[in-house]
Amino acid sequence: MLRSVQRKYAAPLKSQALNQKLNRLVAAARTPRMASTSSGQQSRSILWFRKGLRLHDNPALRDACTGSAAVFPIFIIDPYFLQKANYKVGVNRYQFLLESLTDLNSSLIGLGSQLLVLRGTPEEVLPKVLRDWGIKKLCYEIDTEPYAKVRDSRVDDMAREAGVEVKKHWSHTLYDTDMLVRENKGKAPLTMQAFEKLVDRVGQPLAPLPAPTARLPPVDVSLPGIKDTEVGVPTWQEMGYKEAPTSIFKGGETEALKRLEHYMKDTKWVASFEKPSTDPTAFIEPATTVLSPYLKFGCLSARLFHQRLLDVYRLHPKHSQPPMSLRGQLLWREFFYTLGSHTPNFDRISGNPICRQITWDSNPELFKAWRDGATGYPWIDAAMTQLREWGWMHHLARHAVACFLTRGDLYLSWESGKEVFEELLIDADFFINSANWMWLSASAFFAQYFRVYSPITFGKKYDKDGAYIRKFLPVLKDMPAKYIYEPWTAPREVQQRANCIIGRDYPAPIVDHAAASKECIARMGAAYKATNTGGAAKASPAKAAPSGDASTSAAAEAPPKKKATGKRAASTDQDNKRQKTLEETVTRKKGGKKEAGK
DNA sequence: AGGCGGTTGGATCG
DNA sequence: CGATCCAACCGCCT
Repeated sequence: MLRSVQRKYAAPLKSQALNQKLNRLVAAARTPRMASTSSGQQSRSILWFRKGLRLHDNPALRDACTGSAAVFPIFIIDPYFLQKANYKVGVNRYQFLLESLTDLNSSLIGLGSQLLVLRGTPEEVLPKVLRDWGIKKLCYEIDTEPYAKVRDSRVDDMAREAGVEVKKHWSHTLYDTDMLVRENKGKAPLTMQAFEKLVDRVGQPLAPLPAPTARLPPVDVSLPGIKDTEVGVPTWQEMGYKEAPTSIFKGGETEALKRLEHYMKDTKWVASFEKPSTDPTAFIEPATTVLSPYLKFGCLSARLFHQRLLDVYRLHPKHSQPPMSLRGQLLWREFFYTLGSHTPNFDRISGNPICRQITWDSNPELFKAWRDGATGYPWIDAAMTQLREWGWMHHLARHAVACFLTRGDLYLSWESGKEVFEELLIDADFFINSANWMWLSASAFFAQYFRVYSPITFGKKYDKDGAYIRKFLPVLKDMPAKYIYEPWTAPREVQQRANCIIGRDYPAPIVDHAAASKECIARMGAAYKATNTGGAAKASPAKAAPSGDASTSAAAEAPPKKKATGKRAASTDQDNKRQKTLEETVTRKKGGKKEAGK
C-alpha cells in the first residue's frame, strides 16, 4: 500500500499538452455562434432543467440564451419519480429537490428570468409548450440513466417532428462518458486502476463555465400556462408526502457553493484527505464534505469541484492521490457513471453482466429489522436511523450496514438494500448506489468476501463511548459505554438503571454475528465456486460442495433464478418501543472535521 | 502460470 | 501502532 502510494505521488497529473488540445477542441465545438443573429430576435428557446440545477457551469443555459429573444427555463415534475412501486423517492430527497428548485428560481429571478415548474410527464408537457410558446430550440443537459435515455429519445423525436432544434450538453460528469468508452476501444473499464489510466490518457476535464452575470432573455409571461399560480415550486405536502422532511441538509446551488468553499478553505485538510481514514461516527460535523447530494442533483458542478481541488493541490504538491483523495472520489463517481451507463441492468442481479449471480436468501422479518434499524446491533441501527432521519450517512457506515445485510450476516439480496438506500438517501444516485451495493455484497469489483465488518467492533474503533449511538438511538443514551455496542451483555440491573431493557425497550440481536458471519463466508465461498457473473458462462460449475466442515447445509448454490429460503440463526422477538426523536435539540460535544490520518 | 494489488476487516501479538 | 495470521477472492499484468 505504502509503496503504491509513493509510486502514485511520483506520477502527478500528466499530459498537459494533450489536455489543453482536447480542451480547446471541445470548447471550440460548443462555443455558441453568437454572431449569427439571423434566426435571432424572434427565436424562443426552452432550457429544460432535470439534474444540473445550477447556473454555474451550465452549457445548456448558455446555449439557450444564445441568439434567443426569450428563454423559458422549465422543470417538469415527473410523476415517474413519485410512483411508489417504481422508483421511490423519500420525503427528504424530494424536499432537497424542491429546495434546489426554489434556490434556482431565486437566482433566475435575480437575472430577470424565472423558473417555470410544470406538471405532468415530459412526453405530454413538452410537445404542448413547444407548440404553445413557439419554441425553436430545446436545450438540456445529457443524462445517461436508463430512464432518462428512453425519456429523452422520445422527447427528441417529438421535438424533431415539431421542427424544434434539440441541443444536448455534457455537464453532469467530468467527461463525456461515451467519449471515455470510445477512447477505451469501446469497452468501459472494470477496475478503478484501468479507469484512472484512461482518464490520465484523455487529459483534464473541461474548465467549468462561469455563471452568467448579465440579465437573461426574459420569460414571456403573456403566453398560455405561465401564470404564477401554475408554475410555482410546490411544497412536499402538495407532492403528497404525509411525513415532514427531517434532513439537516438543505438543497440548492447557493448552499452547494457555500459548502464547497467552506471545505476548500482548509487546504491542508483537502490535500491530506484520504477517504478510508475518515470517521463514520462523526456527526457534529461529518468527516467528509457531504457534497454528494449537491453533485447528484447538479447543484454543484463536478468540474468546478475538480478544478477547485486542482487549485488546492497546486499549493500542496504532496497531496493525497486517487483513489483515496478527494479528487479520487470524483473519479469513483465518474468510473461508476461510465461503467454503469454502458452496462445493461446495472441496478439488478438478473441480466447484469458484471454482477455475480448469487442466490441470496429471502427473509422478510430479517429484512424489515435491518431496514427499520431494529437488528439489535446499536451501531447498525444507529446508522440506519441516521439514514432515515438525515438522508445521509458516512460512506463507511453504508459499508457496515450493507455488509451486514448481505454477505456479512443476513445473506439477503443487495437489490432490496439498494432500494432502501434509493428511497432514503438524499444523494441516492442510480449508478453509484448500484455499484456500491455490488461492491459491498462482493457481487462485483470486490472479491475478498472473508473481510467482514463487525457490527460491534467497527464503530467502536472510532467512537469508544458510543456518542453516535446515543445521538441516533436515544433509548440507549444512558447505557454505560462498556455495553453500548453490545447492550444484551449488560447485566439486568445495568439495563434497569439505563432504563433500557433488552427485548423490551431495544431489540435483542437478530443474529449471532460470530456464527452468522462464519456461515456467510462459507456460503460465499460456495457461491463463488458455483456461480459466475451474469455475462459469459465461465467453465464448468466445478464442485459446489463446501470445502471444510458442514458449517451450512445450504452451502451449495443453486443455479441462478432459483430461490433458496434458508433462514438464519434464531431470530429473537423484536418489540422495539424506542421512540424516534426526529427533532434533536442542539447537538453537543465532540466532532469537528477530523484530519485524515495516514 | 504465477505474482501482485486491491480506497476502507478483525483478532492477536509484540 | 505495526506486523501477522485468518483463509484465500478476483482481475490484471508479465
